[in-house]
Amino acid sequence: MSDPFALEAVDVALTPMERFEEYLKSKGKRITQPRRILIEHVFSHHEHFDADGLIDELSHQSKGADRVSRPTVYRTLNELVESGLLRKMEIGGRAVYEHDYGYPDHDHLYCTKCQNLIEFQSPELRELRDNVARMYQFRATGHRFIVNGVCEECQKQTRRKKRRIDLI
Amino acid sequence: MSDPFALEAVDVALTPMERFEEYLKSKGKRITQPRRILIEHVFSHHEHFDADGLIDELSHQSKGADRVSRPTVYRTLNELVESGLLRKMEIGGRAVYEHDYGYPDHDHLYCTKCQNLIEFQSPELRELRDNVARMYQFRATGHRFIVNGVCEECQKQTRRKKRRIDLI
DNA sequence: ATAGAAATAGCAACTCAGTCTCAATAAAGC
DNA sequence: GCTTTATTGAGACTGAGTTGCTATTTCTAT
Repeated sequence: MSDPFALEAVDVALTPMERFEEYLKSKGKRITQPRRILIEHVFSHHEHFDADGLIDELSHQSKGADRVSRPTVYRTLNELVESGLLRKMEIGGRAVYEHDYGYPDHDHLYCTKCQNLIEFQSPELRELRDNVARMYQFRATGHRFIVNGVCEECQKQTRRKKRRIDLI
Repeated sequence: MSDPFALEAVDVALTPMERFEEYLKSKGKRITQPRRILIEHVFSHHEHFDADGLIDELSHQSKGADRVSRPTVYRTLNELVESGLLRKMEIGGRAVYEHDYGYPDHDHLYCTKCQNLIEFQSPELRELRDNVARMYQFRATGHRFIVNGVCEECQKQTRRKKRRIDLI
């Protein structure tokens, strides 16, 4: 394992597909081909993603049996969020999704240069949140904590550029 | 003072209008009537607000000399954010603004029932943020922390409703 | 297996926040 | 005051996301 900070997956009894089927049944919804395709696709990678990427891969490029239309991509994403399989967050006015099911709670560092999201865990944050909530008699159900800044990689690049300029 | 948690304003040398004029001059921009109207309006209240409200008050309702068009509202809001007078945040896919100049750093509790934003200050949060950033060699420039949940008021209402139902 | 009821997919049209173009207007400097 | 140049406002446009509608698919009960 190369990344010492990488988050460990949480053990879960059911596969995402199975969990989704359970959710659908509980809501009287149907296990359809497009829903299957989408969830399969989404849980085959582990990166953050947005609706646009899915639409491109599943709606524009794809032709034939594994095609999913734009509205269905959006509709299914909402269902996946509702079922607790995905987590949705807004960054710069656009929705970004990540796996929630089988993945531990975490927050993000957002690099404004390369747009990358770095995950981190902080039990103290949760504690702090609950303390503040208690103080205000607020019943906290969740939170969104995003630290903006510049990641290590991008800092290096900026410094290199600066040095180059200095030489002129 | 009725609210024991209300945030104190920070003393500042210049009025928002003066600070904005300084910013405009530094950018070779002009101090125009619409910009004056907008900033005057924005800093006469202290609540959180969105572009839509301003457009309604300054563009739709208002007729005559104190009218500001939709594009100008958006353009000026961006300038006010850039100049550090306003702070912008995204909640539920829409932009919400609040005073930044002359106002202390703080974060928010967001009531998903009544949509109200409750402000709070937490020096520890800032510390925690900087610690995490250091751990990842990340140069933090800011953050957004929003705790979702239900505020005290809305909890009372829910309980009341429940009790009423119990009686049937 | 199969028919029938009900949910769903896909299409196209729509909404909504925000942006852009461009001609007309208003600041700023002289 | 006059000229230069930024800015305004009107309306068209964009892009993300949603909706109405009909044809299709899934499910359920035979």
